[in-house]
Amino acid sequence: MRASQMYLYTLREVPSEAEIASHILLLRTGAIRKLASGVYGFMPLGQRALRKVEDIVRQEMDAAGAQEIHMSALQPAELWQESGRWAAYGPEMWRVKDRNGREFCLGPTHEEVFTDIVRQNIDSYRQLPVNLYQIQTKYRDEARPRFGLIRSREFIMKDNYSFDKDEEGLDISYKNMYDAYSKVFDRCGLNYRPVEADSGAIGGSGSHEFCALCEVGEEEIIYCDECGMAATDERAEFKDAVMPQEAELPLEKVHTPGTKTIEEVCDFLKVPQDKSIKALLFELYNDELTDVIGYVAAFIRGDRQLNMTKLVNALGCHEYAIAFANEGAMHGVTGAVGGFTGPVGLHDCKIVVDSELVNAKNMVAGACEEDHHMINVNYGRDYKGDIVADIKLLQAGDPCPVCGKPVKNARGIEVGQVFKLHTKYSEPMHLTFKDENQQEHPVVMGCYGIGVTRTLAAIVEQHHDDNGIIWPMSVTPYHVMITLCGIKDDVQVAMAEDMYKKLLDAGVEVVLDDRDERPGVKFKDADLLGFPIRITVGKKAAEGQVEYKLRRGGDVEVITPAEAVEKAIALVNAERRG
RNA sequence: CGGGGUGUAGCGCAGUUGGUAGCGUGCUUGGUUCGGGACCAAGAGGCCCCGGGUUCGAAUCCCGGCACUCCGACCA
Repeated sequence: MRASQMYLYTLREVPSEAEIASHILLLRTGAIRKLASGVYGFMPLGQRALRKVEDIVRQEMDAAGAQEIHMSALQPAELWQESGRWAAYGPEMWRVKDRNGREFCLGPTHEEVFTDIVRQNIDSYRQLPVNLYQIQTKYRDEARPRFGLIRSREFIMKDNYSFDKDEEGLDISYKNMYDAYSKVFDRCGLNYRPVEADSGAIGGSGSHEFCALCEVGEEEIIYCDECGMAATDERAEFKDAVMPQEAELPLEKVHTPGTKTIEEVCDFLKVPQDKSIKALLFELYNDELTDVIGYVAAFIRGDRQLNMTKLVNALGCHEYAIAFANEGAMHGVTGAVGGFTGPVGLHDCKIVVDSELVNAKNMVAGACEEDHHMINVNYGRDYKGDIVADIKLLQAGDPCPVCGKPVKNARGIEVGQVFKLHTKYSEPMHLTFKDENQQEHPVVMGCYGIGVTRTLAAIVEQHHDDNGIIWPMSVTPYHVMITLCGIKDDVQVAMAEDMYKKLLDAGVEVVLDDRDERPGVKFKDADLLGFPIRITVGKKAAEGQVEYKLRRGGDVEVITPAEAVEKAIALVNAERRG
């Protein structure tokens, strides 16, 4: 491609809307353009890079035995009503009506559609397993789109669904996809980590997220260098510490004026925060989210943080159905007092106690009375929980739940997730098969997603410097940039054109910068665009030489055009061989 | 959904006490340049987000929308 002919518009200045590197650079290189908040179009360079990521995904899915199909983004409401998610999905689902008033959604995901398609053909165990995938546009009306392609409202996702006759089959399919995902992200040049993830109400060890490690990531990861444990902060288990077994002292109410926070109470009473109990108050809503149907008080040790996901799982409620409480309203029903709520004396609400507190002796807790706390509070004797569960967040420095060594934390961008669905969709949607004995069983499903557009952003996020993008060879829009400095110098032109032709003939993707621009402009753009190989035709041309340089760094080599062509072809072919 | 911020030329921004708009960059033309975003000169380019109101007069003040954005909540 000749740069003079390209639909290529780079920006000198940083668009004010962009904050992070991938967003800034994708906009500045002209790879993407914004249409609306969280809605982007792909320009030629962006489209080419996107295609490369898709092709890697496609190759690895095919190699893993999945078959590609393509389903509509537009989905009838009936399917979602059947699975029960039409109501449950919430405001993130983009709902539309046709001219006759029939309801549809723009699919945020495709479990229902795939389940429906497969049930039309699958009757027998002989037809299983099946694994189907698509690379397709998804729609989620995010509350807050941000970071360009990382959290957008329209995005491209590879999603696939496995269908097996039993749990053993699912385990095999799951492992197969897990391995395929590792290959995909390896080939994309990402520094990533598979981590255990929350699998919500379905439970079990049924989900992993693939996180591209980087500071701007929205995912918090907890990991252990010692034993290899890695999980999202939502998922990470907390192995309760052994508490000192002291004798239970008599319960006592003390005056603690104006001490609303844990810090204030503990300072006032001169006790460490790990000897205090923190209360968190919530309202529970009905399915329509219109009315408060009850209250929840969650208690954790004063120095811990609540893990909302664990609390929701312990309660078995929908995440939308719980919210921080209006303390005034709650006080009338339960006796809770903001800043002074404790488990003793609380009534008419569900009490969830963190498992760690069961063996914690002589704790400080609110007295459910303004300006008062209780001391020497003990579980069993003074209060009990309706639910006792691990509801706290594992944080950096806490002991690893597997080996006990202090864990570390990191941030990442979730680029993929693998998930065991079991029979969550096959049962309500009647996707069944008959076994050898004519017995009917629900199909056992798994679902697997890769955020393709998000992966592209994550690659840029990990591969750039102050001057621009540094594309990995596997996904770069073009392999080589030939910078022709003097477009009116016959020697330079002939040399550049000859290399351009030879590289094209060898199947190398190359841009010849033949624009009528000063060399400085071309150098800046070459760095910004970030193709891996740079060949500069300039002042050394008279001596029959060009400059050969890799965008990622290293020395400039002054060599003949033939050598430069040879080196470029070798490097590109090395990448193609893997 | 709560709390901030911003909407002025393609992009980045200024615009004072209210008097019908400017800078940088990019674009066009001519000239001089030509290895890290050149210089000089001449141009083109505006529903000052939208709708009301106050005023002789509104980019500017007031009210109401909308959009974008940041922090948080939320995120199969």
